[in-house]
Order: sequence, then structure tokens, then C-alpha cells
Amino acid sequence: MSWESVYRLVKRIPRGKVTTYGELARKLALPGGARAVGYAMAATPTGRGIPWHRVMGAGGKVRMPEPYASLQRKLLASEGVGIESGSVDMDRFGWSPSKRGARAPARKKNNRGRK
DNA sequence: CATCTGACGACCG
DNA sequence: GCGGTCGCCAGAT
Repeated sequence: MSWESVYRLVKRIPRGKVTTYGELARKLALPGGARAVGYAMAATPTGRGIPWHRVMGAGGKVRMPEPYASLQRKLLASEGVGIESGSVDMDRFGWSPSKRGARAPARKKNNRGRK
């Protein structure tokens, strides 16, 4: 059950969005157990359809050793997630478990004639 | 059963 | 804003 739950949530993350270890931990009723979540992710077998790269640290910052960090940035950027100085804008790409689109993008693209 | 570690988070200087 | 410390949980030895 343990890590399976984590994987499940991670798999739920929609493309182009990211979440944090803390959020996952909280959703799993493990406040402060973000480390456990991170540990689980570290053991996450690649090639299982688990978008581990969509899991960021607090504040949307990259929390992992190379070369994973670089790979993550690359994958995220490939999904349209803008990264600034190694950090992701959680206000726009932050995704909350079970709270689908809680932080929906502000959609501030071209005004299409009106603001 | 005791101890250390780890892809974390919050706090303090 | 950055770096160091403590606290948290689960797994491995």
C-alpha cells in the first residue's frame, strides 16, 4: 500500500502540471513525511508510466541530484512547464491531488481583443 | 530491536 | 536569498 499510493497519485498528475512531495505526503496523511515520499520516488522504477519528473520540491524547486535534475527540467520543459532558475511557477503549474485544477492557469495569453 | 540513511519541509542565522 | 539544523516517516542493515 505505502508506495503504491504515492505512485498512484503521481500517475494522476496531468501533463503540463507538477506537484510537490509535501502535497503528496499530506494527501497520504503523512504530514512531515515528505521524506518518505521522496524516498519512494527515488525507488520509483522508470518505464512504469510514472511521471516522477512532475514531482517537485517545496516551492516548485528541483530537489534531486544529477543527472535526474537536468532530465527533469528537460522533460518538464518538453511538457510546456516553464522553469525559472531551476524552479517551477507553482502558481501556474502547481497541481493539487484530488483537487483537479485547484490552481488552474491564469490563462493570461493574448487578450484576444479584450483583456 | 537499535541505528542510519534519504530525489523533504520548515525554521533560524 | 542562501546555507545550516532539526524534525518528520518508511525502509534497509
